[in-house]
Amino acid sequence: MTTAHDLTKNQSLVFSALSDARAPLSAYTILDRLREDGFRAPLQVYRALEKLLEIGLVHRLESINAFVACAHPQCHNHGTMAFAICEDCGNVREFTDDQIAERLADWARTENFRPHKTIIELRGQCQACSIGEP
Amino acid sequence: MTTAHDLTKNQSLVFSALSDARAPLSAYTILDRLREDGFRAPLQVYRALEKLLEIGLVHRLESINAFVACAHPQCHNHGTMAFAICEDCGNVREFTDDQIAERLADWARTENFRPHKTIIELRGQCQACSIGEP
DNA sequence: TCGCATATGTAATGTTATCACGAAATTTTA
DNA sequence: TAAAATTTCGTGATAACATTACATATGCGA
Repeated sequence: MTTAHDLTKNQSLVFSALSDARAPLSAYTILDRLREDGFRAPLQVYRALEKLLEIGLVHRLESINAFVACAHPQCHNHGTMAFAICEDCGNVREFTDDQIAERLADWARTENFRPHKTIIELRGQCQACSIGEP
Repeated sequence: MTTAHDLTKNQSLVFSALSDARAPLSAYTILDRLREDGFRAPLQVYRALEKLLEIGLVHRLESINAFVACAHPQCHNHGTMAFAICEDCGNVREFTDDQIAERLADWARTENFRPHKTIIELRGQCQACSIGEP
């Protein structure tokens, strides 16, 4: 018997690196941060990420080739998530919107498109970074 | 006096390559297809793409690092576009949904986030490719 | 024609991601 | 528990995507 998801050592290390970060990390940045933990090659990171993405503990931000720990790791929601990415400070806000998800699902149904994954990303400037820039 | 946008030679070549393709092309695929037109280096493609994206004649599909000619080049809509990308045949459907755009704008307003660009991409299987796979 | 902005050519380099192969660890099954 | 199957891991090489730096050319207004 185990908990919902037993992470291996590498998976735990990668997840911790992402949880500790205040902004998304690229795979190679993760690699650099885990060198002293014995990481030597990109594949060690990518393999761990693959699993973490599958579990839902981590999200990939497609528009910046980077990864973040899920903001709601308890209820690892495999539904449609949206991300607001600040291009100044790198901060990311994760949110959901059922109406948007439904509307996309409606479109897909009507067009007989079977979505496997939905990507919604807002690139812009967060509140903190827009202060003083009217 | 000129038309709305005079494209340079390189820009025209890149745009033609994308218009002729039945699926999105990567920058390096474009490069390969334009070798006999004198293209030698990635930057020639990337520079042309940069301009075409700015004008709105081309879209970048963030989740697959590829580019498509805009489906509505007349009214080059700089608003929020959505793309449904078939992972089997590569075909892409471009569409808009005002309600989704509004809802995202509402979220941004509420959170004081200033979006510069919005990415919506559905990855999945198109109707044609799902026939015979119940 | 001069000066400036834009466009181009090219090499080198930086960044992101995967392949191929074998070894080690873990789980399953008998 | 031992053998078999599965999953994970280590490592080097390579592929795929994108930018920097610098030199040259081209068009256009003063």
